[in-house]
Order: sequence, then C-alpha cells, then structure tokens
Amino acid sequence: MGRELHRVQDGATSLPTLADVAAMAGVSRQTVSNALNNPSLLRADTLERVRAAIAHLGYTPNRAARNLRTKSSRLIGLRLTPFAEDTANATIDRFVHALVQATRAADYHVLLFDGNDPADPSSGYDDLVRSTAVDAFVVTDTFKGSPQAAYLEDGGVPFVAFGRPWTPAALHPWVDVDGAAGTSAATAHLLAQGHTRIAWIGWRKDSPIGEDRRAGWSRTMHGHGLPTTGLASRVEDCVASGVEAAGVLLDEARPTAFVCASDTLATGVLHQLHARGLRPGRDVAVTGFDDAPFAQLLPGGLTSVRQPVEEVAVQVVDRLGKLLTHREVFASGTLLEPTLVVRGSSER
Amino acid sequence: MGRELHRVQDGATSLPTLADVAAMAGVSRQTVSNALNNPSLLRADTLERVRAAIAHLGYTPNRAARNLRTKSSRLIGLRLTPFAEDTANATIDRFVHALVQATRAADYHVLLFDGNDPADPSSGYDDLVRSTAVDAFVVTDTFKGSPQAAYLEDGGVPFVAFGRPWTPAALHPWVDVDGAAGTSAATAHLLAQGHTRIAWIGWRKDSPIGEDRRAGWSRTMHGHGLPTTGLASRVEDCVASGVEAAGVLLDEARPTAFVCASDTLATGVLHQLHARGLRPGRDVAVTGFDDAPFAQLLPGGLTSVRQPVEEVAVQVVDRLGKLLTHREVFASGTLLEPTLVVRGSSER
DNA sequence: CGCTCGCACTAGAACGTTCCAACGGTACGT
DNA sequence: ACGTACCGTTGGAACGTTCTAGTGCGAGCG
Repeated sequence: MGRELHRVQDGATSLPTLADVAAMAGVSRQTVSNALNNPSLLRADTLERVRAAIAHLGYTPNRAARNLRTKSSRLIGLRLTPFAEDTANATIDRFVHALVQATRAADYHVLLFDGNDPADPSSGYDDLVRSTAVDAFVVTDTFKGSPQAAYLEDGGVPFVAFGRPWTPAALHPWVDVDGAAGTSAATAHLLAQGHTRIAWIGWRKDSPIGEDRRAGWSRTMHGHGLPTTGLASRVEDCVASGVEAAGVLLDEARPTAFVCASDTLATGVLHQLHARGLRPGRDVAVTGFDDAPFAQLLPGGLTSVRQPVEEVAVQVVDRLGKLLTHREVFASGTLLEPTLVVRGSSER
Repeated sequence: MGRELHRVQDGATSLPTLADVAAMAGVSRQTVSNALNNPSLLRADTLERVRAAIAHLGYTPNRAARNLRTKSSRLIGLRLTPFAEDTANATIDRFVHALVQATRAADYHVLLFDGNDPADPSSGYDDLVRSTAVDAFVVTDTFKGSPQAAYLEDGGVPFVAFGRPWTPAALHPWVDVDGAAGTSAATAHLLAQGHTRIAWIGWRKDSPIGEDRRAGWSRTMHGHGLPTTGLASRVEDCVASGVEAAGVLLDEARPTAFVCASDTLATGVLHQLHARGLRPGRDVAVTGFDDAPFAQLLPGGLTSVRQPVEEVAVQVVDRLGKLLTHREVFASGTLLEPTLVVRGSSER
C-alpha cells in the first residue's frame, strides 16, 4: 500500500513529486519540503496531514533536484586501486565494507572510482568534485609520498585521510592506527613467551608506515635492554622477500622469533620455516600485521596485529560530517589502537 | 593551466557553467551542450571555439543538473553485505574491484550501499531507485532464494545479476560462472593424477550453487565409470565443518582426494590432514573453489577453481548499458568458464 | 488603540542542465 | 521563381527541489 508508482495516462510510470504531495495535503511545496527537512517548523496537525500524503503517494525526494539546489550530493568518493593478488592485504576491502556501514548512519553513500593511473594523482578526483558528483573524499593511500593529499589540499577539496600525513606541512583531518603500538604489543607478547632474540622483517626505509611499525619493535626491545643489531631486515612487501629475509636472518642471527610488518612477509617466514622443517610457534614464533582472513585459516593460525577498521570508518565519517557542515578545516588527527590477535604461530 | 577555479567577488569559489562557456565562445548554451554530447552537430570551427572556451575555463558539466534533466545518474548500485571474517570468500571483493574498472570504461560509477538487513530485500534498493540516486543495480546474492531479484523484477527496476536465476520464472539478464565446469575440471585433473577415490565436500542441498558444483564432480566421476556412493558430504560453509567432514570421509570411505565447493571447506580438509600428519598433495590431494588470496599463500599452495570476475564485470556492465539504452528487457544470460589453478595441494 | 513581534505558511526565483520548437540561410528539385 | 528540405544554431521551457523574501494573523505591550 502506498508503494505503487503513480501512473500517467500513456501507461508509462512516473514518480510523485513535491507538488503532488502538496496538492494532496492542501499546502505549498515549501511546506512539504519543511515537513521533510525541518519538521519542527510545522504545526502538529499540518505535519500529520503532509506525512499522510507522503505515505499515501509513496513519495521519495528526488536526489538530483535536491543535489542541484543544495550543491551537495551526500556521496563520499573512494578511490579503489586494482585488486592486489599476490599480497595478503585485505585491509582495504575490510575498510570498504566498514565505510559502507558507517556512512549509512550519516545518510551518506560511498561512490567508488578507479585508481588505475597512479601517475596522475588528480585523475578521477578532479572531475568528480568539479562535477559535484561527490561532496568529499576518503583518501587511503597517503603512504606513497601522498601526492593526492597535497593535490586535494591545494584545490580546497574536502577530504579525510585514513593514514597520517607523513609530510610535515599537511593540514587535513586524518584517522590512523598506531602501527608502532601494534608491533610493540607483538614484541612484548613474544618477550613474555620467553623469546629474547626477536628479529624484524619490514619494508624499505622510504615507507613511513614501515618505519613506524619498526619503531614499535625496536623501542620495546631496547626497553627490555635487548639489542637489535643485526636482527632487522628491510625488503619488498612480497612472499618471496619474506622467505629470503627469514633465511638470511636464521643463518646469520639465529632469532627464535620474527615480528613482521605485514601478513605477507609473515607468510614468507612461515614458508621458510616449513622448508627447514621448523614448526611455527614451537620452534620459531612469528607475528604478522593486518590480520588478513588467511591468518586465522592457516593450520595453527598466524598471530597478527588487527587494525580496527570499523572504528576507523566511523571516525572518518564523523570527521567528514563535521568538515562538510561546519566548513572548518582543522587539521586534527586521531590515532587508534590496534589489537594483537594471538594464534598458534606464536605460542608453544 | 585552465584548471583554476573561477573566483567571484567575495572570495568564495564557484565553478564555471554552461552559460559562462557560451558567453566566452559567443554561442548559445545549447550549442555548448551539443559540443559535449553531440559534437557532430556543430560546424568544425564552432566546435573548436567552444572547446577552447571549455579548456580555458576548466569547465566540467554539473552532474546534478544533468541528472535532473535526463533522469539518470550514471550510477550503478551494489549492495555490500558486512565483511565475512570466518570464510575465505574474497570473490565479492575481487568483483567490486573489477566492477569499478569495468564501469569506468562505460562512464558509470559504482555506488555502494548497505545490506545489513537481509530480512527486507527491498531495504535500500527501493529508496535509491525512487530517488533517482542510481540507474540500475548489480545483484550478487541471487543464491538464497533471491528475494531481491523477484522484488526488483516486480518493481520494474533495471538490474543485472551476477549469478543465474535459480527460480524458473525469472526474466532478467544475468552473467554467471559455470561452477559445474570448474569442479569437473578439478575432478578431471585429479583423475589424471591417478586418483580414483575422489570425495566431495559441498554445501547443503538447498543451495543451487552448491548442487551445481557438485554436479560437475559427480558427472565427471560417472563419466569415468567411477562410483560416488558414500563419497559425498554436505555441510555448512565453514572451516570446522570441513574438518569434520574430511575426518568422517577419511575414516569411512578412504578417499585419496577431495574436491571442495569452497576454499573455506578445502581449508578444513587441510587442517584435518595436518592433524593426521598427512601431507597435502603427496598423501591426499585437495582442491578448493574461488581461489582466495590465501590459496596461493599457503605453504605449497591450494589448487582452486578461479572465477573470471573481471570478465563477469565487463559482461555485467555491457548488459547494463544495453538495458539502460534500449530499454529492452531480454532475459538472456551468459555462462563463463572458470579456470583451474593447479598448486601443490593436488600434485605429488 | 496602534505598534511590533513571532508563528505558520506561501509565492516566486534560482540551481545548471537538456528538451523542444523554431529560426535564418543555403541548396535543391520542379 | 517558388516550395521544400536540411543544416547549424538559438531562446525559452522544463526537470524537482530549496532559498529568499515575504504574507496574514494573533498575541503582547506601551
């Protein structure tokens, strides 16, 4: 009832408009508009009448018209890069799901666009915002020197970053996860298990995220009076690199545990252990980062640092809302704590 | 150059409109509109002049206004259910990435919305289409009796399904992957490896997708004159079920190989083998379905059937385009072939 | 009583685009 | 020479909403 489409004479279907509702309720269009957007302005009986008409006609406001008039689309843009097959990184996918959930509560929707051309950071962003297709962006790839962030800041485009601004002069809101705290928790966990020679396998030095995560390990080691010299390796983020780095470290430094900057690298370590007949957890402990789905699916399981992406998404949307309503650009950030999920790869 | 925003007197920024371009080029608004949408209507020199003005002003058409006038948004809606942690299923995520790529070429964008309330199939869909927020939908979850598909068909909402219509009377375009062909290939591969006692672990009988995949296995077994009695198990799609089913089958039917309806179930089998000290590939072969990222990350690797989601996305968008331009609703479908990715879990 | 104030509501304009009907001009056929 | 057709272009209307400036009316106050 009331959900039927309004039929016009030639059999084609068309949707009811504000004017239709207004006519039925015996009020002006503006009053109907107010009933939807500022109900408190109406007298109780009028509101009731308008609402009855809306329900009876099955009226839904036309987004295009509303967008045109208000110059906003209630759409948040997110650039999605092609699926990375060879890494275990599912964080972006978890984040997409979480963002969809979080935006719903704020009556926003997520618009995905293509990030195929990393050479041109403005590609995609520019057209979308200039055509009023989206109100703002969520930027997730601030790590690679973040050309997007700088570009968007220059253009005055509203956005919130998932990831800290690693350039000093950046002035935008951001939400991030404390990677150092995560690796620190992993290291402390291994220390509690009795390990003292704990190695690090991370990314190359030009990755600020990698250096952050590394800092958690080294800080905690030093905090316990343990040396880190010769126990660290910095490689590409792929399984093969993890295998190789683990091999070198096992031969030269004889660690009894590995803290890794990613699940992908941790997977490489597990492969190396497998090849040498060493048992994960019992002989050598391993921890990863990101808690990819397969971390819990591996036989025994992989201990990993889990990012609270749901909370990140909620915070991002919250900041986005403030940014878009108050029009204040305040460059504050929030740092969230990850949690360590302990599984078989780090317990005897 | 030409990418600056047009500044108005009070310092606020506003974007150039068709009228601005028309004034600069010395033509009417309609001519500028034609220059963008029907360039062939213009004389060469006029077109040149208009294009120069567009470039100089950095003009981008306003989507909201265009959407309002044309009653279309060039947005495709996709309902995204919450992230499933405990299964290995990354197919939906791969598909999202692929769809973003595919829609780009057709100048569409993907709008994600929430699928939190499975009880009400119309939840979300209805508002989006009635408010002209999206032109059409891609429906991915046709498997559970697909209430969405029926609802959308009744409402005359354009959509294309990723997945066959399992109800006989369905009349909508669809694209799907031939699951039976995939399990058939897996079974044939195991037969070629010398296995004859090949077990099946699949889903409960009420899943048409599961029955389809199962048919590929049984068809191929029978085609080689091999019995299937006692070699099949139907369980929930989770790791624990896979472990249990593999245990029961190993005890009672003594298979030397397992074909599974999902990577999740295959993972369960691997766990069972691990617990019994049996080596995947050498002692007992295992194949999965969906080629989740961890299939290639596992030590040795998991042989799996890979769905060509990129091709699915392209086909879906193609059909969507036809549906939206020609307005013809022809209920034809396309069945694509999956490929078997052979890894260590099925080779000695 | 007259004035102001606030309440509930209204009429018209505006947002920026595309659709529609029509324009003047040239080329063609009869 | 005249009607017809087409080409390139134009001005005005329309899409459905919200913004702006107001209207009528009753209450409060000197």
